[in-house]
Amino acid sequence: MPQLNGGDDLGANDEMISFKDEGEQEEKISENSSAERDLADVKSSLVNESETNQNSSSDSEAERRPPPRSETFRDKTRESLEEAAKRQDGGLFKSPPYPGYPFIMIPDLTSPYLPNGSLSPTARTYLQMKWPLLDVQPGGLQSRQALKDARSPSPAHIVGPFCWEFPGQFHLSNKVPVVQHPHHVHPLTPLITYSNEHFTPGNPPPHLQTDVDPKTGIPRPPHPPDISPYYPLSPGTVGQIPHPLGWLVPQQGQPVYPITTGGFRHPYPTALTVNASMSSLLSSRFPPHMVPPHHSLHTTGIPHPAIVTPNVKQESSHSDISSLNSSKQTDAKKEEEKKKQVHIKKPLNAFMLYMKEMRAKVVAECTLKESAAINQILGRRWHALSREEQAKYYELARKERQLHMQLYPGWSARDNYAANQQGKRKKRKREKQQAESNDLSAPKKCRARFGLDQQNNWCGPCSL
DNA sequence: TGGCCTTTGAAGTGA
DNA sequence: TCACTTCAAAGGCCA
Repeated sequence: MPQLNGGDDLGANDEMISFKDEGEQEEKISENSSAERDLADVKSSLVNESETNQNSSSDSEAERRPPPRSETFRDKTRESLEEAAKRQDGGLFKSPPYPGYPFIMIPDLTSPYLPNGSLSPTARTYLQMKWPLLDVQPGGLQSRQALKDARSPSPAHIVGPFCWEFPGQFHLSNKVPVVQHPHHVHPLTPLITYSNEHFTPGNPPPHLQTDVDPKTGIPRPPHPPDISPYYPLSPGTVGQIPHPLGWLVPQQGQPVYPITTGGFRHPYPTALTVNASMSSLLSSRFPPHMVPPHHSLHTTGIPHPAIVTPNVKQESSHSDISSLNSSKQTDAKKEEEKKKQVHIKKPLNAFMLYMKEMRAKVVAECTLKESAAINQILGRRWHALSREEQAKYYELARKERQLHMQLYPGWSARDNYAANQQGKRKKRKREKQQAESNDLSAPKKCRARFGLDQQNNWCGPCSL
């Protein structure tokens, strides 16, 4: 876990990985930029690599763990280079090449706006570094620069590692404007912006109220009426990659995630005024599962994305009408239905936040959509991140947990355990894994127990 | 249509 | 305290 100034608890320290020095990364760049493999090869390589990693799990694990800093970087670099050359991926992943990421800038973003509504220079710098497609220029999003940026490839030094895994599928030039499904918006994005600690209440700057169609260049209404206000991101926001820092730039993010005026009575920042309502929310110390279904809408009119009310379950409420007339309806059933109707999700951890932010890039770079493959890539990229980069996400995750705790004081992760039928699924999966592990481990057991000399004592599976 | 896959991390559970 | 399990997101795939 990264230790930030102040020694804040962000997570397990031993979870931080050792990061390669930049010399190695540059080596990898030149090495990988010339590599050309098609998607099928890469997919198979992912599998092979995973197998390789399993075989050398101890090595990779040791590599992940931060070694004593006393170890000379040169030695480690040489070793890492040799190892990378051996590995199938050839060190395809590297940390995003913005070395020395100014994590120290993050606290500045807690108040990223100047009195005139524009971003502070520091926040602007940070946001541009992190989100080159996000127009954080003083002119606002309505400037055409945003479109220009969205249409042109993002600078490699800003965007980070391209998809070296899929160089043949690299279409970043016109695919960076990834259509991010509305639910890519972080569930806690509006949730977190409820905090007055981060933002001053008030409406967003007027220049942020409109969006421009990237194809036509015609300004669009903030939100199409057919888009559910539940996820205030319009599909038309092509090129606007949502990111977990959305809560840091709520006002700026509004044109990025257009909000229907019909759907929301107040824009996000005004939700900060919610402290009154939120205080009642908190003071009531409601058990999360006791929240009535419509309470997924915040009192500001903003639906709370952390509270999931599946349509199916909403439909079940219609059946409640008839069921209410039924004498069979018991209080226990009502409680049970309420629990089903409201599902407060877990706050995202650092890696999940990272995935949310980077997924669109990987999808754009690799033209891959399979999440399993994408997640493998993201997992490796995550390990390639520097401490500072990871620390940023650990800090975000920590803030999310804090806010989640504030919003749902009585909530526990246990509430979601087997809240749906996934419990059965997991159970089946676990049983399957156990069965597999038994098959694999049995030979080891017999071999360890009896040795090679006494194979006649081995059990059946071990003898195979 | 629901479960699986795949990743990491936080948190819960049981011994 | 430790090992293990579950669940967060995501979307294609498959039975």
